[in-house]
Amino acid sequence: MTETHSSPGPAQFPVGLAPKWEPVAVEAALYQEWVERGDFTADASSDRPPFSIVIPPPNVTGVLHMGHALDHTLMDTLTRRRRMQGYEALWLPGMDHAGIATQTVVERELASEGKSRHDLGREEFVRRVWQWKAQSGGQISQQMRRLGDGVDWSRERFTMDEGLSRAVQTIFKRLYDDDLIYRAERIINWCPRCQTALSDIEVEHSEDEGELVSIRYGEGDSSIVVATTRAETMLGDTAVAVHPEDERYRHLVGTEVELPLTGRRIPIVADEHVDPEFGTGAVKVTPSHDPNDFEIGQRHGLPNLTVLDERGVITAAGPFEGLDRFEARPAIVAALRAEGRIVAEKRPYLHAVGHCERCGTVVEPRLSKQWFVNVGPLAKAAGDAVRDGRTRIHPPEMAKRYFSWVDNLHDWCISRQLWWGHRIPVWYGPDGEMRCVGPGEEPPTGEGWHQETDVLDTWFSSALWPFSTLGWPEKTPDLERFYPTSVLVTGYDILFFWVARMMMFGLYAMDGAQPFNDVFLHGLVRDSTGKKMSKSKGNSIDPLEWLDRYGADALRFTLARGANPGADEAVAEEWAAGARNFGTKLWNASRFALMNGANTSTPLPDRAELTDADRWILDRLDTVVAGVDELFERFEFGKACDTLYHFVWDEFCDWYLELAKTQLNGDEARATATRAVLGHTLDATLRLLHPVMPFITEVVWRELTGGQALDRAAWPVPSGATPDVEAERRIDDLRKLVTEVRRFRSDQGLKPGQRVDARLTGTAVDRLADQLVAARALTRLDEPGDGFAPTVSLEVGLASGEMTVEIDTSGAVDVEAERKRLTKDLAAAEKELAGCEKKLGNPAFTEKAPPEVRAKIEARRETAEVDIRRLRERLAGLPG
RNA sequence: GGGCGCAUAGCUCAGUGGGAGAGCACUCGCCUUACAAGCGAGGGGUCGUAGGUUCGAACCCUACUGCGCCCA
Repeated sequence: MTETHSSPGPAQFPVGLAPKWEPVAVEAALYQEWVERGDFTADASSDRPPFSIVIPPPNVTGVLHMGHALDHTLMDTLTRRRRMQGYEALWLPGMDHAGIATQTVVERELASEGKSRHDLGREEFVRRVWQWKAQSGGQISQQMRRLGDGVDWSRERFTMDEGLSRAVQTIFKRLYDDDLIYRAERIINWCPRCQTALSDIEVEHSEDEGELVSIRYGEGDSSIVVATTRAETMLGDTAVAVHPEDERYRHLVGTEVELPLTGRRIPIVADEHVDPEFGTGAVKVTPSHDPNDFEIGQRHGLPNLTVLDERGVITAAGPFEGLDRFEARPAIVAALRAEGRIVAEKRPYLHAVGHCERCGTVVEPRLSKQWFVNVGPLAKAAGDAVRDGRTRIHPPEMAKRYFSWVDNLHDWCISRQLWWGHRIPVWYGPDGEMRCVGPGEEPPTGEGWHQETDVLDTWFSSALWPFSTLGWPEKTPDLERFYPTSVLVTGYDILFFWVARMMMFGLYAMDGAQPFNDVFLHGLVRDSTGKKMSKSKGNSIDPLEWLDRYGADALRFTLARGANPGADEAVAEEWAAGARNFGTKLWNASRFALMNGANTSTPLPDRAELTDADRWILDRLDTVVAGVDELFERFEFGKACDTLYHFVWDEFCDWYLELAKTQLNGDEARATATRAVLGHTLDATLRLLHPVMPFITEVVWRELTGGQALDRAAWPVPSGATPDVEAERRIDDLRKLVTEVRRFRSDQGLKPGQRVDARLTGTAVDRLADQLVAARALTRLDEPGDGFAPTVSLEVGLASGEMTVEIDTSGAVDVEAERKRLTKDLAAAEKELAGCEKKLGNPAFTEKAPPEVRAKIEARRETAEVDIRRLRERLAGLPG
């Protein structure tokens, strides 16, 4: 496939790269090649150290969004790096069955045919869902290929597949037998649209506008006023409650009042839970439709009266029967008003309202029989694993959220009134028996036995993911080898939904072995102004569009470069274009290097035979290799990418390649050495960039090395050479000299391409003798010819000494521009000097500051003094 | 109400005790033989406010203001 980018035929040096890098033309085929060669397939029997990541399973209904793209880029980067480091690296892909979402999709499809799931029946409906999955589900797995995800497709799993279903049944049975799963009648969160129970964390609270209505119950002296935001539930009231210490109502406690509109008489009870400060200090008690009221009801032995059905429709007999809860509310208030019972109304009234996380419908607290996980011991273990440091959470501030959640956890409602999902393996007998059936066991047969109709929360099966995907409950080689997984990478927004639950179940199922050693929680991807992306705001960016326009490497680099631990990241199209430009830069630099014979087959010459520029770039490379490695190790993706970006662009391209040009024009030995340094530096750089930008680096690397698989090549390590600080200083001087001359030329209005004669003098000339050819080339200054007549001059202070550059501009001299420049530089130098002198003149500073700081300030003072003297002389010497 | 976090250039963000940085945007000059998706040069910030600690604070402490998130 590199053929498409290679010009055929033998050449003395490879000259293979096309003039332009066109990612979309190459990516798919290259990815296919990696997969077919088995580069991503882990071998459980190898003797390499294991490294494993399980993917946060995307929904089977899902398509790739920016959050996935970020998450996957980071996981792929970690995995590819470990693979290069010689680990047996497994990144295991898969999807979850997304109970509510998937059922909704298929029901919608049925609705368009005029049918409901009940028309089909359970078995046929489930068959239909599988059919839907085969045809339209899992689009994301194709999109992951476009991103370049190096996952082991041979191990792809789905939460509803046979093995994982067996894992679900196994752990359910085990938890049931350990009394960690139970069935009970409780107030749960009910979504009237999805028609199912939800767990506490599937409810999103928001401050919504509602109304606060004060209603008078009873008559005369014995009447009492209650305030409520849910007037419609008054039909189900079975008491009024006040605080026991509340003097206002003490005389009423124990009496009864008549509940308006119903004629029922209900007691007034005293309960500590009531807040005397809220409203009138008296609250209506509706045990069937409010969790707090339910508890008050339990304490006082009140009856539970259900007045709303599963659709949120009034069931209480009477004029309101059949009204939806939101229609019933004004109707009931109107009826009460007609009776003169409305004492006060506050509208709008802001209060917290729970919404279904999936569909946004207002959640209805509902009394019903559900299945729960008794989380006590599980949550304790999950907290301890992090407290003990067996699992490390990054960034560490997130651990506080984790603890506050697992340490204050309510039992988890796991039953869902859906058809798509793992059906609860419990059978009910004719005489009220209940039997939990484990895998391989025969369910009870006979008259009156039937299976529970509810299925389990999707997160229940997701919580098993790190071990169910590896074959649990069987003791498979994969499980032996890859559990605990090395690191879990996901957004902090699903810390509770998923991470904490995996901890609970992993520790339980695996005899106390944690599911992962590290948890890396990244931020959320936001739009260019930092707002959360959402469909309703219309500010979502489709990563597939960026893949089309800029290629996978650019998308990945954009997201990885913006990933700073603990922070969300904003992205915009310009960012992606910048990343694409970086790829282009790397491509062009590589093309130049290859055209000039860069190679990795020539060994690097001894350092003594290298130039300052060679030693400088190699030393810088060593620093970058060590730095980038360390940054990746600490999940500092953004900084690692930034380091590479600046090394490639600002050092390798802007300076080394330019210096290499003069070296390549030198004698054959110099040219050969330069080709080796170019090749070596490029080689290591490509390896470092490969985990983040796998495609372009692979293509270039093959041209450079003739190798076949950068994804299996070794991760670079520092050479161990002692850095040549003198060479670095001279190169720094060279860079400063060149920049100063360019600045001067720019000020003087000399065109960049215009060659002028110049004479170099000063103490630095001899010390930088080896750099002067390059310096002249980079500044387009020629050796002075006959009749050289300098018209302007420039003095540059360098670490190696001073350099005076006298230039023949052939007449035109812009004195004012130079005066302006010198004045500005002088002001800066004077400010610097003043700052240094202030410090050094302060006895407290000279006594207390560390010697190295003092020495540094003294050196700065000296530099400033020299600069000031030089600048003043120059200014004085200007004509006019 | 409890907890966590953030406030640095026009925008998005690094920087966590000792010379204010990057990317993008902006200005000027360039088709300079790898690259105009580029090259060269440049402008731009009382580091949210007020105190405190320190020889020295963008950085540490306190309060305040504003914003965001999580939980109740």
